[in-house]
Amino acid sequence: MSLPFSSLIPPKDYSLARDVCSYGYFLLAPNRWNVQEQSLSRALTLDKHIVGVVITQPKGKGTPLRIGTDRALSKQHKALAEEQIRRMLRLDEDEAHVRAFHKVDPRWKRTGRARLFRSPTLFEDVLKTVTSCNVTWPGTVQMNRRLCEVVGRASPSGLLTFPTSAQLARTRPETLRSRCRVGYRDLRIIELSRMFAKRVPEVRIIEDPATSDDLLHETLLSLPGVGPYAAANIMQLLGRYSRLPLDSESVRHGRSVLGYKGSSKQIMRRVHDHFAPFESHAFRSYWFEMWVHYEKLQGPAHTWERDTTGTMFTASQLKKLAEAAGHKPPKAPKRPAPGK
DNA sequence: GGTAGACCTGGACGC
DNA sequence: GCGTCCAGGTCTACC
Repeated sequence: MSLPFSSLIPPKDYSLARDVCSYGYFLLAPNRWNVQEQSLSRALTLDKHIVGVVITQPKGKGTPLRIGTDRALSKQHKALAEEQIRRMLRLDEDEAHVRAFHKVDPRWKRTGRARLFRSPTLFEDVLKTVTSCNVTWPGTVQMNRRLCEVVGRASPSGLLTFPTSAQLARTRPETLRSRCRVGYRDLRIIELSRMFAKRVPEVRIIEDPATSDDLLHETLLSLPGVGPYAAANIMQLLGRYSRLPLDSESVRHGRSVLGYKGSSKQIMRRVHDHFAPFESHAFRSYWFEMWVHYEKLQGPAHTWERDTTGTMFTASQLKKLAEAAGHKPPKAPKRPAPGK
């Protein structure tokens, strides 16, 4: 693709490969991580225009990001695209935030892990979270791929967008169920999409950075298809890291890596208590501990192909790999380092 | 407040 | 290749 391009200056410690391949959503359509080129591509919706983008960091960590596009953009559309890219890559999470996290949990200081990949819009993050509930990871991969193929739009070079709230709000439940294979989530997805398309008061509360964590959590729980796990996960996607989205993976991690014994409920409680001392940084400590474990089993995340390694995270696969590896994560400090 | 059962899809496994 | 079992979080009804 011959593309117009522009540059984006990231924070000095920013590494595209490390910071994109830091959370499972980089493996979900329409995102595509190109392992050979170490680039991220997808299409973005800018008002009613669609543009394909390819993001690279040719000179490595801390150097400018190169943003290639498959069509020329007006100044206004360029600003919209940049806003979405900044959100997706968490470029606004500056070095001071990163230092604060590393002070509380120094295990991640050497590698610089701190930023977690997310979507260009909150709506896409919410939908991706809902499509990850009550389904195994390959099911989530499939649902997102089909949502993009069936309801999303293509850019001039054929890259796909994630459907907008307005597009999904007017999609028939039968289409979502039979062609996108979302199952019983069909009506919940449409209702959520209508709420975002209309920007109902709940959505405005969720988007407001001034909303307290407690009100945010309560409001998220009122959304269709959003329970305790999804609410906590959407909170971390909004940069609120105090709550843990505890799920079956947390139990597996508690059992196989932290060595906890007992019922699922007891293990979830112990995992919660284990990370509670990290307070407003709890999720990142929890997540990177799990992510490092996955990388020990599957290799560095920046080498994962969406259609091969990226679909292998099933319970039985992880169990087999873990049994073969017998891995333990770096030891967590019992209490956060002082000076938070 | 706690719990049981339904909701769907697709992977795993046995035959 | 087919049938069956199971994993997965939310929601509702019920106690």
